[in-house]
Amino acid sequence: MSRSTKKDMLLQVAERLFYEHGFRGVGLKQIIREANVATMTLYNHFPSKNKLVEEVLKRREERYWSYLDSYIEKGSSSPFILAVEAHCRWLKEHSYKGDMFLRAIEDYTGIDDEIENIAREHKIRLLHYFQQLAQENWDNNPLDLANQLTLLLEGTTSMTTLIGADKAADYSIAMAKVLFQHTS
Amino acid sequence: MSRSTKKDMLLQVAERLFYEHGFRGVGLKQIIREANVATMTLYNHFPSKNKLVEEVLKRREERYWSYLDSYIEKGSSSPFILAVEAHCRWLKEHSYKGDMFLRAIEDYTGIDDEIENIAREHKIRLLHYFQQLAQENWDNNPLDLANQLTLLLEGTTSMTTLIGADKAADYSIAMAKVLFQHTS
DNA sequence: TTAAAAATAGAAAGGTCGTTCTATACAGTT
DNA sequence: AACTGTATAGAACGACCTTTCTATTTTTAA
Repeated sequence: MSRSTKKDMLLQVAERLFYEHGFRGVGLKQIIREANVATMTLYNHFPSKNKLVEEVLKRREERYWSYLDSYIEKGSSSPFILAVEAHCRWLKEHSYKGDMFLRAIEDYTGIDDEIENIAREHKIRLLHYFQQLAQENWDNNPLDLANQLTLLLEGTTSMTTLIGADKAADYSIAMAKVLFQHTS
Repeated sequence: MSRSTKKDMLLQVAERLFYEHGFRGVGLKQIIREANVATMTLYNHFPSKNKLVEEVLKRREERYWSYLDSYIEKGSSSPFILAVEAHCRWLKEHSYKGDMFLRAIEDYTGIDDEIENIAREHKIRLLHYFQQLAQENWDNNPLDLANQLTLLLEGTTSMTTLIGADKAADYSIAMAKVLFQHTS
């Protein structure tokens, strides 16, 4: 197996385990074992566990981002409804137990600034993206609308833990239609 | 200091630290030090760390519950708006970094069934409470309304981590008014 | 006042953690 | 064929974790 596929395997396994059991709940030993890799191979690619966490977050952000972006671009209905639909589909496919970035903020605030910043900046970028979306659709209060959309999406993610992604998606979309149907 | 106040002190300190740094992020050593208590005093009251976590959750649930309950009872506007207002005030006073019960579910699913159940049952009780609230107000779809309210509240809690409790509360209440103003 | 109960500080046990080290094996390139 | 870079397994390290133990002191109550 080549160098790059081993790094990929490590990132992939780490992301799954971190998401499933939390950053602190997973030891490097487990990651190494499940990725079929030696200890020094991990340390050859990542100087520390925290740097591994950083790269996992960056990779996950990229994936979420392109997912959301492409879904909204090719859709035809209101971009806010599309954003909610895209987020719900993401939840069904990749999340079922809370949000990894929020979790990173909670876990690493006061512990590791770099990780905290990566997670916070992801959320800020999302907010800005929604704000721009609102502006392009001639809404006169883009900041408020973006925050409300974010609140809805965060609520949907949390509800996934409680009632599952399918039901959470149904409620979320229903609420979005009430809240955002006045936008184009 | 009497026996019972020591136990109270332990629970109070543990709740604060667990909430601030997560269950796994806090060691018994820190709890013992900040509660000004000896190791064996803790183990005299709680047979293990996990049992301490359980009692912390039960105590927090009781407090949240009576907070919400009394706020809704004495209010005069729509009970759903009141529920959102009560939850927002709770967030301002006691939470600023996610929800302890959701966190417990994430952390202890597959690890400690008792803790997971306590946290899940709290959420279920809340849902039932909202459902009953909807029924009493002659709503024809109490389950849906309860779930949507819960989604809104969970979203508000998450947003607190991102933009603070005050702004999250503003958006939450604004959304609640759009969503639930049709109820009595 | 005296005996039982509870709290104390601190060490120790036994485990896991992240990280480093060692010594060996295997790949590709020249 | 020899060199270079990388992967390997696994031991070792020091730190920290939860839990237990010990031996001493303080509190409580008859």
